[in-house]
Amino acid sequence: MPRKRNAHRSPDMPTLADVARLAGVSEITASRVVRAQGPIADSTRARVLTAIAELGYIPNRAAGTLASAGSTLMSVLLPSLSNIVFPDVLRGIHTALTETAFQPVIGVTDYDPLIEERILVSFLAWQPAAVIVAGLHHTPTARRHLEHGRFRVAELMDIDGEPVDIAVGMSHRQAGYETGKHLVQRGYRRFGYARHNVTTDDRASARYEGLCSALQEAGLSLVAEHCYPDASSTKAGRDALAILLAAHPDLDVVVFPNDDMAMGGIFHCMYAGIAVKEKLGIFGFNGLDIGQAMPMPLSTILSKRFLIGKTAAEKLLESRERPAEKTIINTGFDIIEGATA
Amino acid sequence: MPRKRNAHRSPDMPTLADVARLAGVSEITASRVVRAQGPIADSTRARVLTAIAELGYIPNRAAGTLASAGSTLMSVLLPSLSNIVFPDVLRGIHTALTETAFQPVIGVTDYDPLIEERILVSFLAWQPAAVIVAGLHHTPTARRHLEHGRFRVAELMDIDGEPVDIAVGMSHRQAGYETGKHLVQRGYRRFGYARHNVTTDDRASARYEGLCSALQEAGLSLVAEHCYPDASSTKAGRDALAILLAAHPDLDVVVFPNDDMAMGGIFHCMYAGIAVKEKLGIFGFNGLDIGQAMPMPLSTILSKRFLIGKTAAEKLLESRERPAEKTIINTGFDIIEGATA
DNA sequence: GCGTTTTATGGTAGCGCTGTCATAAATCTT
DNA sequence: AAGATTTATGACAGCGCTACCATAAAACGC
Repeated sequence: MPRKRNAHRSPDMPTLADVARLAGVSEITASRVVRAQGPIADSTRARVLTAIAELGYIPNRAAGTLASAGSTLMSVLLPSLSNIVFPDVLRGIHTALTETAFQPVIGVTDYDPLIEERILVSFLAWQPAAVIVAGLHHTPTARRHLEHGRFRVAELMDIDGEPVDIAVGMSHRQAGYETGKHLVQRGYRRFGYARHNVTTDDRASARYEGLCSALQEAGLSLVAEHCYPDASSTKAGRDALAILLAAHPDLDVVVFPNDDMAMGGIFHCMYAGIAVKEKLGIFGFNGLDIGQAMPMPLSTILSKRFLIGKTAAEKLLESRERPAEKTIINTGFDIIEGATA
Repeated sequence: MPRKRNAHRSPDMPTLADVARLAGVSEITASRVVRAQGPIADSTRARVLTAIAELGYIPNRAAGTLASAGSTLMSVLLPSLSNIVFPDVLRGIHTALTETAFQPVIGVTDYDPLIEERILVSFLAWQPAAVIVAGLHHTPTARRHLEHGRFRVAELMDIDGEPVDIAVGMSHRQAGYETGKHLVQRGYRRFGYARHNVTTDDRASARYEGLCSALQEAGLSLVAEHCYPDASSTKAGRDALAILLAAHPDLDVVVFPNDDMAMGGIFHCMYAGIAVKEKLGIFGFNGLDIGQAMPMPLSTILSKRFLIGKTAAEKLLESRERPAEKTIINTGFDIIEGATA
């Protein structure tokens, strides 16, 4: 016995067939109107549109995806949402997708490639039109999926490496290097570095390496570094600087992996009565608004997060097919001189 | 002539039928193994699992959704991503969904109910298992969709009103009221208020009203207010306070709609050499980490954003059916005395 | 040892939509 | 005016999966 139609679902959910019947056309014609595809007579279109409005028809994307083997979803895999950096990227993506039919599905990997792999696989179950991930480093399985899938791929933030399809970002190694060069040029000699516990943040590591190589070129090296045993935060920066200075009171500049921690460093200086810049330089990374709104704007590097997200999403929408050549887009960075180093 | 199987899709994408064939079972049995549903002999499960691994099978969720009239997607509609507040909520949601089969799809409404409605409709096309929106205020159409849909609904942040299904949040009116009472009690009399341009941020408006009514009860009223003609930011707070004080140098406390702007207020005081708290009290809202990491921690109200998101998602997962009674969960708030008011 | 329940598996018919091909009518050629 | 092209529409199968039965075998009760 055939299953009763609509037995296990909402009885009053209109389908394309209902729309077609009401408009007196075939399903496929109604479908064409919905998708604005193919040649449709104006009068027909109007009738179908009226029927849609009358019934309150909402297309079923699951059915559409199944029938056409392509969804309007864009999978976005970000390492974290705790810091405003990745929401900024997401905002850029969202801006590019507004007015398109695409919708972002987001996942958070906690900087863990294995979690990234797991979420990626569960996202692929939706036949996404595109996948956005952070960084160029993935598990072999994840990389295989990204390479062999029938969808576009953008790898964000970092461009130091070989992308699967598109990479949009900046060279973090170079940013670290420029930081070192800039600070040496400004007369700083005794460098400290305050890191945090995320060992898998490849970008922070690349900046660190870049900084070290700039120091080396100048015949210098890090005098001290401290690893705060917890996630990055303003408090982490504040405490880390206190510990660094307790052991090495003679540092003349401390570089932080990001602005949040650098702000904490400044707060420590305010608390301890240390003259920022004259007595101790403070340098961050990201160029967050709040750092620039301080009475003495934070010296830092502006990363173009919104632009990265927006550019990536726009690039992905250009063509459904993956082109033969890989694309690398360098959004660059700006040194913000600021007043703290 | 029947269409060639897999004609318009990736040829090597294994389906459940392939898995079933390889494992020597029927499709439906393989399906049960994938969904861990129904009684399955251990030996059969093992054979199917082996086949899945061998083929690298990834289930097609579009097909599953279509066949079962229920997806594993959770639609999340947030007003903004520019401020860390909503990413915090999202983080809570994400935490609750980890280890479940559910995935969040996010949309950003820019505090515009019409955009909310538009995105909501496009999300409903995916037959989401649940919808999360911010606030209790929606367009009539959106409200109708939320009420009549076959999915759970959580309205976040605010509990001053009648929810569709579940509301999780706090009373912003009361938070504003308590702010006023607290500050009056501490001896402040000449109140200023610095708002920003988002007129549709109902929560900020509710806090404003609560504050005013507390002042009224004490026989006071706002001496001055300034509306910064742009979105909320630290710079907005800094500039707004400068303008307020230029016109009303005799204010003894200024309340800000959020911590970001309040931080800006403090930065202005630092710049202008105004003794915070003694000369001018500063009060925010949200209880962001950065405000608490300052040498003088910001006086503010802690909103429990992560908890709101997490609680809502957990509650939504409890049952697929919408219960008869509506649920309102008050996550409350804490006054952080701080050192700035 | 004979019904009764439980456990394990399968057959089949869609879910709602769109790709493919076919066809009819309108428009354009020459 | 006959053919060639373009425009507008439809028939139909099938995308990959799961709900709904049905059935067979095993376990249980007394």
